[in-house]
Amino acid sequence: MVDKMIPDIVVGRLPRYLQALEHLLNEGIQTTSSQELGDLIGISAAQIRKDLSQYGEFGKQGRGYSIPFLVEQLHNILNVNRTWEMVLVGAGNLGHAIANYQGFMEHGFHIAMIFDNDPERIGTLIGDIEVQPESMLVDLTRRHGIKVAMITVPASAAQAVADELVLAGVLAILNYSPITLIVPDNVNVQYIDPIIHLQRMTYYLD
Amino acid sequence: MVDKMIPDIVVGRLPRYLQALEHLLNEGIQTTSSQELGDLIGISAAQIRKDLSQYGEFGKQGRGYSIPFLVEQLHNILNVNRTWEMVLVGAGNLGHAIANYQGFMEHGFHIAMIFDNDPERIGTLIGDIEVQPESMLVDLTRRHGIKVAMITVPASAAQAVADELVLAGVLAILNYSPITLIVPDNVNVQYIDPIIHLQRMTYYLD
DNA sequence: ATATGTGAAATCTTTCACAGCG
DNA sequence: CGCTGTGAAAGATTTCACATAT
Repeated sequence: MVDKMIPDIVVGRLPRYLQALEHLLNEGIQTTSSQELGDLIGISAAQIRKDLSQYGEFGKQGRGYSIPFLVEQLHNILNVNRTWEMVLVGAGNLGHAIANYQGFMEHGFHIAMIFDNDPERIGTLIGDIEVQPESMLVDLTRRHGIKVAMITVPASAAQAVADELVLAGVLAILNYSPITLIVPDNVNVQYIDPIIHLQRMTYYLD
Repeated sequence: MVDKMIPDIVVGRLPRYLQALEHLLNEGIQTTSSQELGDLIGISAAQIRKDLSQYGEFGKQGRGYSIPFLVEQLHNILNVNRTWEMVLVGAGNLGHAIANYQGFMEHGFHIAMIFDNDPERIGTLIGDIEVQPESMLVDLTRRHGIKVAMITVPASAAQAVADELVLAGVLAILNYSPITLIVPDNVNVQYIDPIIHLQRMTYYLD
């Protein structure tokens, strides 16, 4: 059932299903239906069933889905049944906030190293991690086999950082800086930019 | 040409066009083509032309687009040819980082007020803004006619905050907390959740 | 009685390809 | 000649609706 080229748009919804299912589980709920889950996240029941059916038959007719089982399956599908080591580049305000966010650990993402090129910041501690000079990024990242990175440097520095990350073998980049990064085809980039989201909403305001 | 129910998926690309165009303008470039712009952000030239043509004829055949003119048009379309006052709810680590981010001001978004319900934080200054008690959120937000809000409180508090914002007349919410918010149809919500993005990428890693 | 999984239909989105203008 | 704007075609995605299993 798997790997018959499942569209990325489907993949993009799976983490949202997982998030909602984990939320239900936290409330002690053990079973749900595509209808209930859909109401919770604003997606049609048919779409949820269709999406999940790409990967297997996880439900029981007449009864719905076992949440613990479905959560486990989604962990497997999304490759988050393990810990992912990450590097964080940029130890400014945003970098600090991200480094201190507990949610990463709770979901199996661990910040292993933090880099910056500001001498004032190098050597300082964020939590229990020492900020390292950016000159060591490529070497250390490659030596640790790290595949996931987050960029929180200013826009003017972001492409150079991305180039170094690619050189170091990183394959997934979460980019908080407000520019489009140019990377090879085998490297995945996701963007977080509040301005983009705000403008998408102001469009609909008088 | 406008308002023939243009799909939201088109609206969602407009801010990215604007971002790239402003970037070109910063480099002193005055003219571009759908091809060049598309190469820059990884979108086909045909799609860019089609998207823009929903709103008017902004280009010149044989010559391409005047960047200053197109930027101005996109500002009008996205309603960002003005300043939007915003409220920020949640003065923790992330709230601080966001409150200090210069990018908002540069794009016409201004944080007018910050709220929190932690007595330790109330009364403290973030930049030049004093953190106010959440009990005053509805009243102050409504009195100032503020329509845009950002939520950076823990997931457990986010829905209650959203309810208050709706009560206060807010119509656009940028939600940094990792839950789906339930709001009336006329209220727009956008989500920023790094875990969702990371899981979407780990899917593609071995 | 209830809710899944799924072909088929409907809808939406993107790409093609070219007339037409500068 | 180059590049836009745009109908038409192709392709992708979502919804429908129902056979099927508990």
